[in-house]
Amino acid sequence: MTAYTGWLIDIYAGQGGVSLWLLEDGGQRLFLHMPFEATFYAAGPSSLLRAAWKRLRGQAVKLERQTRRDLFSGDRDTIAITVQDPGEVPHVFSEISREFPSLDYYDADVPLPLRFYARTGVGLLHRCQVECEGNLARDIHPLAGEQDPLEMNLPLRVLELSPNIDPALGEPDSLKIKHGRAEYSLRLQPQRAFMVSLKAVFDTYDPDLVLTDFGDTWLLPMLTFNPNRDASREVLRRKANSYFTYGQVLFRGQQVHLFGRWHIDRKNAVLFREYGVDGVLQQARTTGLGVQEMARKSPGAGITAMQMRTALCTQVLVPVIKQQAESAKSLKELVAADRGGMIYQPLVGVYENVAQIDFASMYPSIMVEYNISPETLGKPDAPDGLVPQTLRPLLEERLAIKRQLIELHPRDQRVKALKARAAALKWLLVVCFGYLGYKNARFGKIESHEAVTNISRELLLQSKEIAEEMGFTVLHMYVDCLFVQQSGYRTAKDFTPLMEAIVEKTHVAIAMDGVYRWVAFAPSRMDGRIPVPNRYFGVFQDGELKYRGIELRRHDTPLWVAGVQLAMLNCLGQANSLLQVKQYLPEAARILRRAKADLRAGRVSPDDLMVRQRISKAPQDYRSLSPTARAAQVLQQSGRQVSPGQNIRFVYTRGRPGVQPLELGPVDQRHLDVDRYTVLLERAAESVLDVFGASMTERLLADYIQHSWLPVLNKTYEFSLK
DNA sequence: TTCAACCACTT
DNA sequence: ACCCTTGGTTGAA
Repeated sequence: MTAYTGWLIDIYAGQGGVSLWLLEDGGQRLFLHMPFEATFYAAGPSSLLRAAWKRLRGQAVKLERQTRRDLFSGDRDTIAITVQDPGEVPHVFSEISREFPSLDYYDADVPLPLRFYARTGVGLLHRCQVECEGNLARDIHPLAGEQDPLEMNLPLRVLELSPNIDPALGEPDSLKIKHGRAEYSLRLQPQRAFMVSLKAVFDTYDPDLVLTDFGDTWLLPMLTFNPNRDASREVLRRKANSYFTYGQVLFRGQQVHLFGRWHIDRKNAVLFREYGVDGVLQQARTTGLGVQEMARKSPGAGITAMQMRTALCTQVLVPVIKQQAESAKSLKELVAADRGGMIYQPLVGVYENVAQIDFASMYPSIMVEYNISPETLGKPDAPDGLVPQTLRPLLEERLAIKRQLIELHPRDQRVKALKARAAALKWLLVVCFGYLGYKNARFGKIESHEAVTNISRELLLQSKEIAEEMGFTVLHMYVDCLFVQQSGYRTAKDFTPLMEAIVEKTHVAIAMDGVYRWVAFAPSRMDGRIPVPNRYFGVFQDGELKYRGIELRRHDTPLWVAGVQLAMLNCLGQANSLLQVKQYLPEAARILRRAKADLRAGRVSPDDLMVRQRISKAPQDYRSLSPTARAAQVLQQSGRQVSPGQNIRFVYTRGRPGVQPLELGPVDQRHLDVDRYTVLLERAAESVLDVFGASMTERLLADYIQHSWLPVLNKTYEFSLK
């Protein structure tokens, strides 16, 4: 018997058990096998259960009567169906559920790594010790307390592969390869030579992580060799699909998963830009889902996995489908209950020395602090519910990372990874709240969702009262933050007593986002007097800009428009006070004017004018043809596959059809719809400038007009000054 | 010119 | 496999 320590990097079903890959501390990549059974449950009327039992008897399963706990309905009599080969669970389950559809099934679709964790205490990306005989793992257990749980410094061998151009836009002719310090290109032609060379890279470098651009959709499907580390396996392919999440349709290209090593396609990974490899690894470990799964799934899937794991570890059954329906409510009750977060109407205008105070992870903190969980509703003395149990360690880990970040020097090498990991955890926290109210969540109930928003509004109102008692003016509140001001208060320190008072009252952690030198709450474009709660921008004392809701934040704004808007903001951001802003307004106007001249003179690259928008349906299903829908139709007519959820990239052109998809070749400068882009730019400029026109005092306005810069402004802006 | 339907995005 | 709303565009009256 030999004992090894290391990181568990892969688990999947193998013959009569599981296959494990251990990144062993001596540097070996150990391939181990371990016997491992999987159990799922069926419950329902005893006559049906007896029939199911009869049907299953004689198959290669173990059957047992067991009483087990359902989160909502309590103890249930079940048949426990145990399968020797965990890979067989889906088959056995689909067969029996087809024959007995009215039974309730539990634990049947729990991902294998979660079962493994519940049984052994060892999860993916955990440190562990394995006792082996040859490649047979006899025992595995976690290595706790041996090292800081915050550390996630796996000594991974990473192989990066990316084509020289986007395969959707043209035919790549070379592949850029990076591993360790080596960096070079391989020509794709002749194909045979290319495959031989690439295979040699896999063989000699033996990567743990293959990080690609377009690997799912382009590179891996065309390989003529097996890129797996477990050579007995074929790669796992998943078809492309469109799915609905975040209130929108998303498109995910086909996927290629590997065995024994990971493949992540940066271009086919959810939120990858947000937190990178470090974030994906963090989420994979925190949720217990595999790295390759987590990289391609939304945080919602991660939250589901975490809740499943909590359930498994606390002997609660995991229902296969959601069984909770939203209880019937009168319209009046519904209106009262489901009001979402607190939204306050700020006064349109610009303000100085304003502090923005945020509740840290407000909704999750409320869930934990007030024990909000679908099964604890209306039970004030209930023990910790499933959702708070799931969330508490998540909150704590994020807090620990945050604390470590504060201690580190900003240029410390570890900072980047820690920030990415904190961001990755934040996404899980955010989504967990949404999941409480999600109609298909296994452990959700809309009423618990509403309880959270009710409490959040209450907390904000309490904070407002406290602030006002202390002499502050509350300018704005939005879901989990408030903007406060008091004359003579201008440093973060000045607001400390207020923050302490709020924490004492609410028991929810808050953080100072910063004190603005000045901040502007922008008006609605439809009606200049009406504010939009989440349209604001300003500059903090340290010179950093913050902006929300304006064109810059939208991903369908052309780069050029966003760039000019940012330049204007940067310009205004140099002002230390509102009075100074007025000195910078002429320069901002000049930036706008120059940009428009650049456009007319053809000095703006069509690439920077590209609009990228997601379509939510197939091109032919549109009743009203938006520019994006038109571009999608053009693409489809040229024979390209266009699916709902896919991003469409195009530029506005003159005449019909008014758009040109990027995929259809380079854009002729002369065809660009200059007027349309001018309007887009003017609107973005207005977003930034209007608020100053609307809110400056009469005296300041008169002052502006006296200065001769006004004529350089465009018509729209002159108009808005009036 | 007005208005309703439609559509994508944000937090 | 996440809740909802708002701003902007289109196209018909």
